[in-house]
Parts: sequence; structure tokens; C-alpha cells
Amino acid sequence: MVGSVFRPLHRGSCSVQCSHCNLREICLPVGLTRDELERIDGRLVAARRHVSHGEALFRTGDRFDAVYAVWTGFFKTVLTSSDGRAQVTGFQMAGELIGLDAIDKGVHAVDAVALEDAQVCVMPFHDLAALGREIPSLQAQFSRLMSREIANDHEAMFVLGNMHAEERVAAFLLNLMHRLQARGFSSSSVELRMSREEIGSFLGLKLETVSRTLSKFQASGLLFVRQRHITITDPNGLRHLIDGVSV
Amino acid sequence: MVGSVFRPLHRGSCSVQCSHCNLREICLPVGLTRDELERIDGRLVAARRHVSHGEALFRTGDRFDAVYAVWTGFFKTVLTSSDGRAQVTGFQMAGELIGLDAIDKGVHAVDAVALEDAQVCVMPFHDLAALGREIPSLQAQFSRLMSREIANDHEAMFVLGNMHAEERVAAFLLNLMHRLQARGFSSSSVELRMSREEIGSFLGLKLETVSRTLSKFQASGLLFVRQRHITITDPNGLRHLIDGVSV
DNA sequence: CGCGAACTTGAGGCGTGTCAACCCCTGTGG
DNA sequence: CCACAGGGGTTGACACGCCTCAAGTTCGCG
Repeated sequence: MVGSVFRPLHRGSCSVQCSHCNLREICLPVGLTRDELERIDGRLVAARRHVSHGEALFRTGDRFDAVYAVWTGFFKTVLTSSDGRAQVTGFQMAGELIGLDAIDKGVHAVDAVALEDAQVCVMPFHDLAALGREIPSLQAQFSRLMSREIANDHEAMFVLGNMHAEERVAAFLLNLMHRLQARGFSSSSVELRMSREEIGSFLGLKLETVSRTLSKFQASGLLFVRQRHITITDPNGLRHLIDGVSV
Repeated sequence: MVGSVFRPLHRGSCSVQCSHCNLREICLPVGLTRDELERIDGRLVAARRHVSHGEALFRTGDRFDAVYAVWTGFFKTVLTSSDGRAQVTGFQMAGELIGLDAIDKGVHAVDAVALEDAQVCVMPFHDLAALGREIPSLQAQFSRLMSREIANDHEAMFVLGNMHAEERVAAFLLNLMHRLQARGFSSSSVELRMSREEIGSFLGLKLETVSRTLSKFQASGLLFVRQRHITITDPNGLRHLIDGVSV
């Protein structure tokens, strides 16, 4: 277990310093001054927590008491109905927040599951709120991130409500590559962390349809796909598929 | 035009008092003390604004500078792609906020259109943020409402991604009646404010499918429908249709 | 009274789901 | 080092639910 040797460093009074984090320009502290960054060091993030591949950061029904920022690794959030149907509501990567939907009810309504070994920054919501009062630009950025999640969800609703299978998959790939690119990864080649079934759940499609669509994209010369490895050779071709669709 | 005679009262320095609003237990100020309520009087809501049936409160591309609370009337928000396809992302009624998705980018990404003559409370975001700093429970409630919108959107994604036409329409009706009931209206009878096409857009269905589904529900004895008037006679029957689905 | 918008209803087509068989890759144990 | 098992992925045939297209009805409004 890679993570366990680090655990002592990330627990208890040992402070996690946002000011030295390589994600500080992507994550919650965006826009804070040097001075403000140092004021939140050790006070915003109570601890780092390891979550192994396949394990849950939290589950539906768990009490909400902290917001999580992905530090390393990859997550999915899944909303499950009492008759067992599941909807993947999002995939989260480095610098993205998890748990925002639970602030209202104080109870988590989704499962957050690691799609690979991962580490998250634990931000107790009580502390986050207090720091937000002290540092207005932190509160502002937190509001912006909640707003961004709402806007992203509206985009997802558009995909689910208006698009055909090919358009959905193309939109998914472009969104994913765009976010990876913003984090310094290749914008053309990726090792997917999620299964066809998980992609399908997010997109409102069955796994066979996702698989068929990727095969068709390959046959059309838009990309190469082999299991979970995907190389996009014609991003403009993908964009053309969803033509008018903004964002 | 009913509203115009009130306009002078709602403009400029004339203060809008949340402490005397009949929505104060439903809207943003939920949970504020008497004292806190009086502190936001005339400072949170800069003005009330009338929006006539069919007109837009704001449109895609408009600069964001205020959050709106519905005071009277009924709205839809619509996300439109550049090729003209539209997705209704929500319907908003009294006490619900509009515009939260624009905080991040500072530009509105949806049209907010009144489905009947309406009045909204205009809350300049700058003032809202400042008051949030001054009154922590206001900031807390604002965060809760943003969180609630995220959770609602996830529910909508579940509906779009997992449900069949009948389930979608049933879920829509139950959600609508539940929200109306919370505002003191009948939970069984309603005059819909939106067209079949708008319902369909929200649910990812065509208007004919919505129409057929309502007719089928009537034939099954679940409700009476006549144009936009709907009376639900068997709410448990509707709930049974979406069985396991939580919320 | 007549027009247009919204709604209803029917017939037929199509895209995606369903079901099933097979393939690929990885890990495990003999 | 190979055999085997199992999960994930691919591909095909067929079914069916919703969309499309079209005609007719109802209602509100000038």
C-alpha cells in the first residue's frame, strides 16, 4: 500500500500546507494572495486521507461534515435509487471538490468511489465556513466552485436530454481531455479510469452502446481505442459531431 | 399590467423588507433570527423587478451581477446550444433562487423566462457576499441553497439517465406537487404553467410523449388531465410507478 | 367568428436496449 | 511455464420504446 507510509505526515496536528501544493492554482485556493494562502496553511485541510481503488470516500447516508478536494487519483460519484438503479453524477480529478451536494441536508446522497488509489484533502465544513468569513476571497472562490458544479450539471442535463449516443460520447471525451489538459496531461492520449459501464451510466447509455460508439469513432478515423487506452487523432472531428453545442 | 402600479414602491432607495415577507421561512433568509432579519432589511434586496409572461429575467451572455429570488410567478431556465437545441434546466417558483450557475463565470449561461407574470427580488451579488460576511447564518443558508440546487440537478440527471417516459412524467408531477404543497397550495390539483414541450424539454422527451403519457395516466385512473389543469387522484399510484427511486 | 397556438391521437420508422456469444487481458495456482 | 478463471470489452441479431410525421381537436383571443 503506497499510501500508508505517508499517513502519519497527513494526520492530526501536522499541517497540510495549501501554499506549497502544486494544485493551488487549480483547487479551492485559486486567487488567494501569498499572504492569504499562508493563513489557511494547516487550517483549511485537517488531514489527507487515502482511498484505495474501489473503496468509498463516503457513502449515501453518511453524515456530511467535510468537503473533499481530490489531491491525487480519480473518483466517481453515484446516485442510487432504492430499487438499485444507479446514475453516475460525475467524475472528479485533481483539484476538484467532492461532497458539495450534501451541505444542504447534512447527509450524503451519493457514493464517492475511488477509481484508482487516491488521496484527498479533508476540509471540515465548519472550518471552511469559518475561514471563509475571515478570508473573503476564499469564500468567493468556494461560491464560484459550487456555481461551477451547478453549471456543469446543467451541461450534463443537456447531454442527457438532447444528444444522441455519438454526440454524448464525443462530448464526454472532449470534456475529459480538456480537464486533463488543464492539469498538464496530454490532450490527445489517455488511459481511462472508468469502465464502459460507468461511462454509460454517466451518459445515460448502456455499456454496449458506449463500446460500439468508440469502435465506430475508430473506424471513422477520429481516434484509436484499445481497451481503456484512447488516443484522439481528430479532435476537431469530434467537435464537429456535437457542432453547435456550446461549452 | 398588474405589476406596474407597484413599481415605484420597489425601486431605488425604497427598501424591500425580508422581515415582513411571507416567504421568509422558505426563501434565502431561512433560519435568521428576528434581529438578523431586520439587519438585512433594505440591504439584501436592492429592488423588486417585474417580468411579464414570456419575457426574460436575463438571457445567455448577459453579465451576472445579481442573484434573483422568485417572489411571485413561475420561471423556467433554458440552456441553448449554438445549433439551437434547448434544454430546460429547471422550473422555479416562489422562494427559489435563479442565477446561481453564473457566479463562476460572471456571465449567464441560460435564459430565465417568466412562464407567467412574475416578480423577483434582485439581490446584487456583491451585497449578498458582504452581508454573508456580516451575518454568518445568511452565508450558511446561501451555501445550503446552492448545495440544494446541486442535489436537485443530480436528481434530474438520474431521471434523464435512468427512467422511462412514464417514470419521468410521474417523477416530475410528484416533485412539482410537493413543492407547491410546501408553499401552501393544493397537493392534488394544479394549473400547469408550462407547455407540454417545456415539460418534455426538461424530461428529455418529445411533447407528444408527454401528452400521451398524461393521457395514459388518466386512463389508468391516476389523475385527471384537461389541457393544463391536472388533478392527481392517486398519488401513491404515481409513486409506485417510480417505486425505488428515492427523493 | 375565425385564426393560431397548444394539445391529442394515430401510424410507422429508427436508435438504442436486450440478449447472447466471443474475445482480450490479468492474475493465480499447479 | 502453462492452464484456468473471471472481469471487462466487443460484436451481432433482434426487439421495443420513443421519435417523427401528420391529421384532427380544443381553447384563447383579436
